Amino acid sequence: MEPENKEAPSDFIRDIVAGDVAEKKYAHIHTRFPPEPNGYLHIGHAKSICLNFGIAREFGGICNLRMDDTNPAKEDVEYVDSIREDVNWLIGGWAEGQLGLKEKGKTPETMASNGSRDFYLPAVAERARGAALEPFYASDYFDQLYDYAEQLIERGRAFVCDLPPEETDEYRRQAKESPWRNRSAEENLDLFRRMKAGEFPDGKRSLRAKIDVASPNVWMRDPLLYRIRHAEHHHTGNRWRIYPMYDFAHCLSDYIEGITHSICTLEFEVHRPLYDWILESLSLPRRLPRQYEFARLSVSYTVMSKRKLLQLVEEGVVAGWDDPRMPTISGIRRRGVPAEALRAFAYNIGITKYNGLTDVAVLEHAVREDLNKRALRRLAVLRPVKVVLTNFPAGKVEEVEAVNNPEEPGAGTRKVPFSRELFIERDDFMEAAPPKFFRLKPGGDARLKYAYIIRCDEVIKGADGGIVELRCTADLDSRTGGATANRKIKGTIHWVSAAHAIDAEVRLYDRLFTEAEPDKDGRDFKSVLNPDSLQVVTAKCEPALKEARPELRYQFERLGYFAPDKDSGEKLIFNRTITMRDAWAKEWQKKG
RNA sequence: UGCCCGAUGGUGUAACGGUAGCACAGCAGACUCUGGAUCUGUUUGUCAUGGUUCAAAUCCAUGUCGGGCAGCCA
Repeated sequence: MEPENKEAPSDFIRDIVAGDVAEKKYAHIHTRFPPEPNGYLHIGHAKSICLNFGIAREFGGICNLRMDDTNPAKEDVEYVDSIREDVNWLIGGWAEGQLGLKEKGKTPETMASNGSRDFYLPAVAERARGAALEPFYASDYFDQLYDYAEQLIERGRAFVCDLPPEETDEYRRQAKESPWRNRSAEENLDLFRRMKAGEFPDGKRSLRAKIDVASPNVWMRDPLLYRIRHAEHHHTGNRWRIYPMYDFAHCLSDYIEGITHSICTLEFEVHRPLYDWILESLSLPRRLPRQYEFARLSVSYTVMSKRKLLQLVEEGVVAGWDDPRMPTISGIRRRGVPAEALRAFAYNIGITKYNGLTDVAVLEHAVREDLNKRALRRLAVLRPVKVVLTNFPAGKVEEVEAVNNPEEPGAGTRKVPFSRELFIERDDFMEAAPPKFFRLKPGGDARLKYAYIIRCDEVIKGADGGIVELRCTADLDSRTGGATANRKIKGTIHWVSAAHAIDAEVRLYDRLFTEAEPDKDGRDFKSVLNPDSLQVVTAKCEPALKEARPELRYQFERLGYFAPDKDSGEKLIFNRTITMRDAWAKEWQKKG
């Protein structure tokens, strides 16, 4: 049932790739995933990762991981590291073989292709033994990009512009040519070299493509190719005073790496003519990459922009980028969602050019479907109320047999201690119960999972009117396998032996926002934060949970799916990944 | 405002000129020692108006609505 075992997904981009394969247009299919290391990856990136690595996987190709790091002001190695970790996790056991990396420190080779000088940096095809590998970096191509820029100048396709930023904008808006547009190639070259040498301050000059200032597509109105930035770069240090713009760097980075299909999101659609123009203006000797665009992901009840996520982190609304409520890959992972489930989700939503809003229920379904199959069942009580079985001998301990996973008999069984004093869930008892309440109520029966049918005889209350304990009698013949075990009892509830229970901190997460579209119509997304997105309780757990392992997933029966938190140690900590579907809660809600 | 892109049930998608299908959500039922899972059934849809065609969700035109771009960000 792994999504990767279902028939390969189909969408308009895969159709294009399949067509190119049929025409034998390329020797190999080569995609890339090119995040800018200026923040943590989120579920939208997961969609892109699954698309790009999925295509590589389905067509026998490679997908390069590339840092699109051409803006020194915003980027940091912290983000580089997190991106590597998140990508490795998401493709782990699925598309590791497609991950394109390069030898550490390696930059493009100058070589001859079809008789012309060429720059090329191939991906390491197989995991080179012992060789240290790293992702690709656009900043590793700064020398080559600079070379290309000079070529453009020599061809009369680029010029150094002295207009300050505001005037550049104004000229472009008015479709006016820059007064510096017709400098000679010699002068442009001289000025560009001096820009590189650091002779001018930030913003003093820029390198611009000479295309068409009257173009209806503003990106063709002599766009900037290089800007001056006296700034330290996380990867190239202080080597550069000029940095290429996205449009110049991206298409050429794709070319240098031999990318065949450069897949990005819809907002770059209007950049495509520029992408092609730059590549076609350089008489490059190898086949050119092509850009294709798809709709970015939006999910209900969350926000996706890096700016907003950064704000949540910086203002302490959440505990960090990997807070389990965050839509970041690291947050989703910490929450306990398996990579397979996230991939299944990405598969389910499809790839189109329509900007829709995906219901978070689709994600939740993918998570439940996965966890239902893998999670080990355990008994835990989140909000305990004490039950005393008046006809069960004090001091007597029985062991009942509990199945670890009804979906997978091979997971076996375990023993759970049972005794006179138990904890049950507060929600599983009601004094004034409505007709369809199938759990414990005064004078009513309920089955204790794996153990006895009990009847509630008496409710003991404290001075404040709160319930202190429930005094019940057990049908001593009704234990699983016993004489009256098959009595029809509508409600089965979970429990923990009070004397044997171990405590665990359990973090109950809910959606971060109360509105499906937190930032709808320019609304301040922080005004619709869900105040109850995190509740922490101390749960009473069956002893087997003492050995909970971080890589395993657990179902606390009838409550939901839980995963040990990374901070869990001597003190047990669980994150609730997701609740069970709850038909009763829905019924109850309808009544108001 | 200009340019670009899009529009199929509540939501996300498929149908590539020939029976509008799938998933999620919803509803109803069966089963159940998890009100879970599983199983069965089921409500709801081609933005509008013209045109081409034997035949249009699909092609064309116009309109409407929605999204994107107009950073020396990516």
